[in-house]
Amino acid sequence: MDNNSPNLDTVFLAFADPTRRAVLRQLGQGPASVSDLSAPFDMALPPFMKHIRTLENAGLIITRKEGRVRTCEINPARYAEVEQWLIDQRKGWASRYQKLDALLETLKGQTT
Amino acid sequence: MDNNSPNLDTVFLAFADPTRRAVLRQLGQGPASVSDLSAPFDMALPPFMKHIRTLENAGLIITRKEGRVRTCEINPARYAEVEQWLIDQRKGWASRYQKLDALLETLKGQTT
DNA sequence: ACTATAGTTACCCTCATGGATAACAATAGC
DNA sequence: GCTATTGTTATCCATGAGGGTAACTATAGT
Repeated sequence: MDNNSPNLDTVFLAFADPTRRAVLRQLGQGPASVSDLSAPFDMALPPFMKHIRTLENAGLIITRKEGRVRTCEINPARYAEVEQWLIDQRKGWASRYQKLDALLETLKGQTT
Repeated sequence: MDNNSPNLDTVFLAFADPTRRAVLRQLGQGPASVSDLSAPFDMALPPFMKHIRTLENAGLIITRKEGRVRTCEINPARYAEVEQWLIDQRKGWASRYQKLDALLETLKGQTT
């Protein structure tokens, strides 16, 4: 879990876009084709495909083409790595900021 | 915790750079001045300051100037929000990917 | 075979990002 | 008060990211 990992660069960059986050959320409901995924967005297919590629290059989704349809699916393992990175970060200052755990619990409780 | 939040854009973008991640890790050890933080990097101060501003704008750090020294400190609350976003994402597919919890446990066990 | 569908490829444009310099405050130290 | 230290402001530059068109390929469907 190196801090200098280009993996983290690409993953966090992939997260740093509302369209891609929405796609990820949608894929949470199950696999979907590219055009199904693109439907909610007022965006041409080519730029939308770039988002898909970005997510795939980041390892956050897996895609495969069957016939003329490309199906996208979420890749849980990569999420786990990211969460682990955040946990590692938190370890660093956890001892000095004991209040955080309480704060996290508060946030978990909210539906917001 | 809106998916379309510009907060998430800026936070994830802030994470998507190795220099900034290293700064955050260093700040985990405690507050530090800008020049102390910049020391490990082969980079001029002005561009380094931009990283600091990026982190501050993302709400990941808090800075204040005393005399001529600007001291930076980590802001745990923002981390909590990001972790919460990831947890929310995971909720979506948790039921369909029961194996993930096991996977997460595996990763937690590793020191890598 | 023809046509509609689903992606793909190849460009183009604009703006943000990550880096660099040069020159300028502003505060400590002596 | 001079000087070194610590940031800051103002530009500049190259690259990449996010968007768009146009034109093409490839597979279903009939």
